[in-house]
This record gives sequence, structure tokens and C-alpha cells, in this order.
Amino acid sequence: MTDYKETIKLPKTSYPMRAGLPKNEPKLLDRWKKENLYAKIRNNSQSKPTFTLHDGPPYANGNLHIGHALNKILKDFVVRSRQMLGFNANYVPGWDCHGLPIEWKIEEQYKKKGVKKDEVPILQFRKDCAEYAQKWVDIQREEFKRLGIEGAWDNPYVSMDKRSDALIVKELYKFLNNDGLYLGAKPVMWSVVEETALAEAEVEYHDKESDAIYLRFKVKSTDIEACNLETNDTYAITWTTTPWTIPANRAMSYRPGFDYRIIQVLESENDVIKVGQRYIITDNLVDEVCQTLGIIKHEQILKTQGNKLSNTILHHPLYDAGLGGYEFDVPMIGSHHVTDDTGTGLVHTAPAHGYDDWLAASKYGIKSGETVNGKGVLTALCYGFEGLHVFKANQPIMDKLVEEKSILRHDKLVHSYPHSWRSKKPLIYRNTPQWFIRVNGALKDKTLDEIANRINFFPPAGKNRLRGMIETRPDWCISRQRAWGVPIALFVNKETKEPLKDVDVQERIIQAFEEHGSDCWFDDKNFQPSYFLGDKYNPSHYDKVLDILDVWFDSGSTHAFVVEDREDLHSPIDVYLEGSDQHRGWFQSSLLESMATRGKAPYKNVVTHGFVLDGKGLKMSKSLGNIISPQKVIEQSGADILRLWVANSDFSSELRVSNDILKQQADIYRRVRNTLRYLLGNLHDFDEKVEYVASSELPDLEKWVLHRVYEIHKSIVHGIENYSFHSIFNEIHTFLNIELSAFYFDVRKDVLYCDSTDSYIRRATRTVLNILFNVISKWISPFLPFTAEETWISRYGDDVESIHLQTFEPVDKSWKNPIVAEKWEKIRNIRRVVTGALEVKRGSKEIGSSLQAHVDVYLSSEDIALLHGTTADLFITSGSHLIDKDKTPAPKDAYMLDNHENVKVVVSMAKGEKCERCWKIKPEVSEDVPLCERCQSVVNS
RNA sequence: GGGUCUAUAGCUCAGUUGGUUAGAGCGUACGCCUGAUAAGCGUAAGGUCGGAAGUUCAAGUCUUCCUAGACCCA
Repeated sequence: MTDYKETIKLPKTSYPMRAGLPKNEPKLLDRWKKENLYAKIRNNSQSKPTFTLHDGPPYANGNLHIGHALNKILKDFVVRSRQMLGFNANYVPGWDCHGLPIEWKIEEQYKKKGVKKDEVPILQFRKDCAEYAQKWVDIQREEFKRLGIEGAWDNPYVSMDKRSDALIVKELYKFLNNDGLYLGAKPVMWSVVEETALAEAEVEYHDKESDAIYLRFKVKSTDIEACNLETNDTYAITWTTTPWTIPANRAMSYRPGFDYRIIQVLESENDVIKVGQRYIITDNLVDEVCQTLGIIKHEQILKTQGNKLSNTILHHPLYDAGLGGYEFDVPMIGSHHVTDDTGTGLVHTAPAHGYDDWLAASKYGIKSGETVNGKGVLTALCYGFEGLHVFKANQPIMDKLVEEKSILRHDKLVHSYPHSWRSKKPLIYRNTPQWFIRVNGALKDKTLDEIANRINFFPPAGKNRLRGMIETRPDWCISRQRAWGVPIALFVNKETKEPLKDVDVQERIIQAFEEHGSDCWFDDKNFQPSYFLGDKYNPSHYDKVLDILDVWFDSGSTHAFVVEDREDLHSPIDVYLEGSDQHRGWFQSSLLESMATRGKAPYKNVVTHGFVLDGKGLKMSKSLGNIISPQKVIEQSGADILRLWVANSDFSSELRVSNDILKQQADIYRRVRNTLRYLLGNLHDFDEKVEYVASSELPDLEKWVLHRVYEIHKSIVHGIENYSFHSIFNEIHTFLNIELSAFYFDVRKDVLYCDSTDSYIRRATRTVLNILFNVISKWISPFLPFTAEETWISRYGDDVESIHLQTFEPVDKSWKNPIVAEKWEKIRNIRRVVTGALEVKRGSKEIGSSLQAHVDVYLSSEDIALLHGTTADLFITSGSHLIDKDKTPAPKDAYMLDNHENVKVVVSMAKGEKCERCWKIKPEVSEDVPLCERCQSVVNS
């Protein structure tokens, strides 16, 4: 028996079934580096329209986690896919280098070495910070590159270089010169440990045990007759968890819209509360407060609206304590920050120690000086308690209040309380001089208008979120009493306290920063104030501001100091793409900065992604042991697997990742890879010049494939334009699986393997396979850049230009063919019935391979017309008859499916013998004639 | 506590303006093939749509409440 295996054209390729990504990806990275791929792409794209994604800078501290990977991979999808669509899509990565976390790392290092931080000169300290930041920039850069992120890695931007310093301070001067900047005194979140104000982003909330006290303030005067101060003592009751702020109390807040009651005590088990005394409490809380305080019986004297309290003056609870200073009036003031869910509906108000307090008090012109200093020590304004530390002041103050019979009850309460993100120590609100950017007013209004009318959000909910945050945000406190950052390089007049606004001075400072970096601001030896001030001003009349800028101002200015400054980037920026936490961070700081200085948003589109959670939807944490690190995934499976996970996830809400989920991605990857491998194998030796069949000449099945390519391509372009990557990959995957592998390839297998080289159908098939290969390789290239390149090289040889220099070719409109699409939809339904019938025979062990069978298919005459020409091949049987069911009814036991009653199938054994070459069973084959007619002629030629 | 959001088969996702027995792919099980072979083909079993109530002739799809989770804020 002759072995005909040699005569059939089996797929042939060196493209391995197993990818070995962890080993091969670095080789491709080397290759790209050697050929200077990024520069080539840029050169190739000079004449193309630009598409700019501006990179939000990660913080230069620590190794990458999965969230970084997600963010950068998504950006890479955007950039690469736009590049494939024919744009010049440049990508300049950047880093945020200033700020407290780095300072802390350096201080920790000092501590370990036994160096006291106060003894380190500031310039040395800043140098250490810069080196630390640079170290992590370098590490993170390598980690990002390994993920296959394409970008200007050799020329990224960093917020700490000299030019950045200069341009950032230049942005600051725009605010100064526009009156957008002012020196305010507001209570800000203050860390007494770090001796600094903290940005909202630097604060985290943890449970803390506090002293919770109910406290009474005696009414001094009022226009409410029910108080009847002649006969009865009347008190307002309040509840607070910060007893140390009582010396700083300057008012009592009520809510104008609430109802309040004045009650008279009839029976009390509280030692302080006496029968006959009257108390003011909000209506909703009277029962609860009475029960808590041991007021057994009371009667209501008056129920009235809150705003009637406006003319009531209280005594400070330490009024009579003989400490001196507490003789001032404590007015009752209306404020909407008062709630009636806890406490008494009356809120102790210390304007120096709460933002709401400050806001409420300032409406009534009530001021408060510095009651606590930067170290957290009570000042002389806290009469009698000067010198106490806030964290140790509660007890002495409470002792005194008890003496004064002001405390009605004392509990311990565990509640959520602000802490520093670094030291984890509790924070306080403290009134301090700070530089602010005026947000309330015109800036807020025009920013809200911009959000509403001129920015697109993906997903759309981002719009609400950003709007809500801008609406309620206070002015932007940009000063930090720290050392590592861009200085707020201002001179303040000692007399007037006004900042100097002189463009020449500003220009000198900008120049100096550009030449020497902002270190020179702190270098009094080489750069005395006169260096900056010039001849016009007397240095002794000015104070140099030594605060540094909030890091959010740095990164909020990248649209200016990076995008506007670099030749390889362009404004307006098409898209900012970050995690949803950046609604409060970079999206907002960039928007405000740009609205104030340019009058328009820095970006046209805002894309947000959710956070990465574990397989159960929980946050990843060391204690749960559910952390998936990108480094480990790369090491075990490869970057393309991680990227595939991103491509298959809907990033608009939270994403889940676990080892099982990654395993699934690896399965999907293998399938995609094998389909590519099959294409490669069957395109072996393909010569387009010889085999090419014009698309108009193709058989209907091939026309159908091209129609599908047309449709999917359109849908991919739509997906790219709408940042909907997971729908893209889903579609590609289903196409490869169901339409190609399980259907088209299977049907055409016989033609590909057994037909002669010059067979028209085989040429048509290979023409289409060639199109499929090119199209699919490009489709996947933004998502699986390594695999796409490997595949491309495998097809076109080691010398080929990178696939990443290619673009999507516009799909041929003539491929669109709805008529053929509809036809094949029907044909595939008929095929499903035949496949079902074959499965029954297979189940009963009558056949194994479908080639052992012959099928009689009973159809309507229209369906027969539909199928003309394509029969046995379609069913992968050795023979088939199409029978008009209206002329020859199908036997009763013919196979049918419930929802396809017009199709009936009878399966029988094919007649004849098995062709030794194509394995079909044909009547012309016999013991003497081993081959069927087709194979005979192929072998002969 | 407030704001924004999420919750559909084991997993990843579809489910158009509310309307027939809720879909796909993967995975699983079983079968076939042994000329894509650590591959390929087929068949099947899996959800009542986080929970409850409501609106409606009709709800995964609208309303309210609840639960769980996420981000941000207090």
C-alpha cells in the first residue's frame, strides 16, 4: 500500500504551538531596541494626523503593582490601536517625583543611619530625594517596558528636572498675576507629627478611640421668652469627640431648618442636671439625649424653629473657671453642616479646628487666632492650657470642665478618624497661613460649564463624578511646609503681607530654576534674595516664602510643562486615561490648572478604568494573600497573557483577576495562537501572484468569509474609537473559534490538503487565508504585540519590517455582502441539522468519522437552490443528495431539529471504498483502484 | 455617614426604547478523529438574572428599600 501522506499538502510551519512567552518576549524587546522601532514608527508617522494620549505620571516609588500594569497596558492599547488606524500616536511616559512619601523614605533611611533629619542641610536632603526618585523611575521604566508598552522611554518626562521646575513655577505666577492666588488662614488638615498640612489625598481614615463628651453652655442672653432666665437656668447642650478644642470654642451652631425644643427637667438621675433647669436640644434627639443623660422626666416648654435661636448668646463653659480670657460671648449661629443623626443638633464650633466650623463662623465674622501651634501645642489663646500638647490636653481640659459642672456625660467612642497616610498618626484641623488658589467663584463656574459641555467621558458616569467633586470642593490649598518639591517662589512684603508681583523678578526666578533647578531657591549662600529681587527692591523688606507646592500642582501642570513644551506632543490632548480615583486627583488638578490659566480643559476625552480586585471582588491585600503581581504573571505566563486579561476585561468598572482567571486567558491565548498557526501552516509556499483569485471571482463561502472580515473590522474600528477593547477581543476570538476554526477551516480542509495546487477552490481558499492572516495579525497587534510580531516574522521572514509599522488597511467595501451573509446564515442552519443527524449515528457507533457517511437531505426547493454546488464538502461527508421534500417526502424516521422543521436528514453508510489519499468513501474506489477520481488526477499531474 | 458605581451560568462577557422557553465564548462532562495531534470536530449539562417589595397585561431591563463589593469624600 502506497503512503499517500507525502502527496497531500499538510500545514507546514515552524511556528511553535507552545509560545514560550516568558523566554521569547525579551528577545522581541531586544529586536525592537536594535532596530530602533519606536523612532522608526515616529519617522513613518510624520505626515499623519496626531492622536495624543498624555500619560498621567505614576509616583516614582516602589515596584509596579497590577494597577500600574492595567493602566499602562490600556494606554498602550489606545496608542497602538490609534497608530494602526493611521494616526501619529505618540506616547511620552512620565513620572511624578516630588512629595511627602519620598521624603518619608529618605527620613527613614536617615533614622536607620542615626542621622537626625534637622541636621541634614535642605539641599542635601533634596538631593537624596531626587536620587531616590530617579532610582525608582529607572526601575519602573524597565518594568513598564517588559509589559510591551511602546513609548519614548529614552526621553520621558519627570516633574523634578530643571526645566520642569522652571515651567511649573511659571504656571504658579500665572495664578499670582491673575489674582488667583492668595494667602489665607484656614484650618487645614494638619499632622502634628510631620508638622505639615496635608492634601486631601494624603489623608486616610482609620478607627480611633476618642473621648466623647456631652457638654452644656449656659445661656447668657436671648430673645426667647421661654428661656426665662429670671427664674431658670437654661443651657444649650452639645456633644463633641474633641474636648481639647473647647478652649478654642467661639460659637455654637444650629441648623436653621431644624425644630428645637426647650425642655424643663422634672426628674433627673444625673448629678449635674437639676430639676427645674431648662435645655435646648433638637426635636428629633430629645428622647435619646434625655435617656443618655439620665433625665428621667421632662416637660416641653417650647418647640421652635432653629432660626429663632439666632439672637441667643451663650457663656463659654469655662467662663467661671477663673482661667481668664473666657469671658467672651459665644453666639449661636446657623449652619447647614449641623446634622441630627448624632449628638444634640447643636454643634460646638471652634473656627480654628474644623473646616465647617471656620466656614460657619466666618459668615458671622467670628475670627479665631492660632490656638494650636505647628507642633500641636496649645497656645496662649487657650487660656489656662497653654503648653499642653493636643494629644495630651483632653484630660486636663475635661477635669476643669467637670469642676465647672459643664460635662454631663463622658464616654469612650471608637470612630473613623483622619490619619496621615504616612505616619498613620491622627490629624487635627489647625488654622494656619496657607497659599490658596481661588476655586470658588469664576473658576469653579467655568470649569463646571466645561465639564458639562465640552469634555467626553468614558464611561459617561465620570462626568457626574467629576462635576460633583468640583461643585463641592473648597479653594485649593497649594502650600506644603515641606522640602521636596517646587518652591512657592514668592516674596512677601513684610509690612503689607502682600506677595510681590513683578514680572522681571519672576522672570529671573524662572531663569534661575531653568539653569540651576529649584534648589537655588534654598541655596542662600549662592543665591541670596537680592539675586532674584534685583535692584528695584530692598531684600530686607521682603520675606522669602519657603513653602513648597502641592504635588498635585506639579502633575496638574503637565499639560503645560510637558505637552506644550515638547515638540513630540500636541495640544489639545485627545485623551487622559487613568483610574477612577483620579477624578479627585489628576483629572481635577489638571482641569482646574488649565481652566485658570488657559480658559479651557487640557483634554477632550477622559477615560477611566476601575480598580483591580481579586477573583471574589475583594481588594488585594497582603493579609488576604490574594495579590497577583505583574512580575509573577510575566515570569510564569508572559506579558501577552496579562495584556490579554486586560483586553478581555470590561475596564469601565472593577476588574477581577486571579490565577484561575489568568488560566482562562492562557486557554484563550492558545486557541488564538493555534488558529494563527493553522493559517501559517496552510499558507506555506503561498504565492500570491500565481494563486490570487479576485474577490469578485471567489466562491460564495469565501465571499462570506470576507463579508465577516468586513463587518468585524468595522466593529473593531468602532471599538477602538469608543475605548471598548473587551468587545473587540471577544469578537475576534469568537470569529476565530466558531466561524473559522470550527466551520470554514474544517469545511475547506479537504480542498487545502488534497486538491491540486492549481485548483480554483484551493487558490480561492488560500487567497482568503492570506487576507485572514494579514488582517488578524494586525487586529491583534495592539493587544498582543509580542505574539503579533512573532507571527508576522514567522510568515515573512526574519528581515521583515515590524508589524507595528503597519496600519490597518481600509477594508474593501466590495467585501460587504449582506445577501451572501443571509444565505450562509441559512446554510449553516441546515448544516446544524446534518451535524445533529451525524452525531446520532456516531452515538450509536455506526459511524466514527463523518466521511464514513452519506446524507440524504430533504429540503424545500428554495433551500436546494441555496445549497447548489456546495454539498458533501459542506457537511464533511463522502456523499450527499439534496432531495425536494415536496416531491419526495422524507421517511418518518428522518432526523430533524425542533426549530428547523423544513430540513430532514437520513444518514446512511457511504457506498464504495475509502480513497487512500483523501479518505473519502467513493464508489469508484476499489481494491484495485486505491484513489478516487479527484486524487487520481492530482497524483498524476 | 455622603457622593459615584458594580452585582446576569464555574469564569469572561452580550442582553437594543420593558414583550415569546435569558444568549455567546471559555471551562467541565461525554463522544469522535488521529493528516492542525500537549491540536482539531461534535453533543450535553450548567443561570430565573445579588435579595425583597412595588409599578405594569408583561421586568434581567422602570421605582423603592436591603445586602455585598469598589473608588472618592467626611
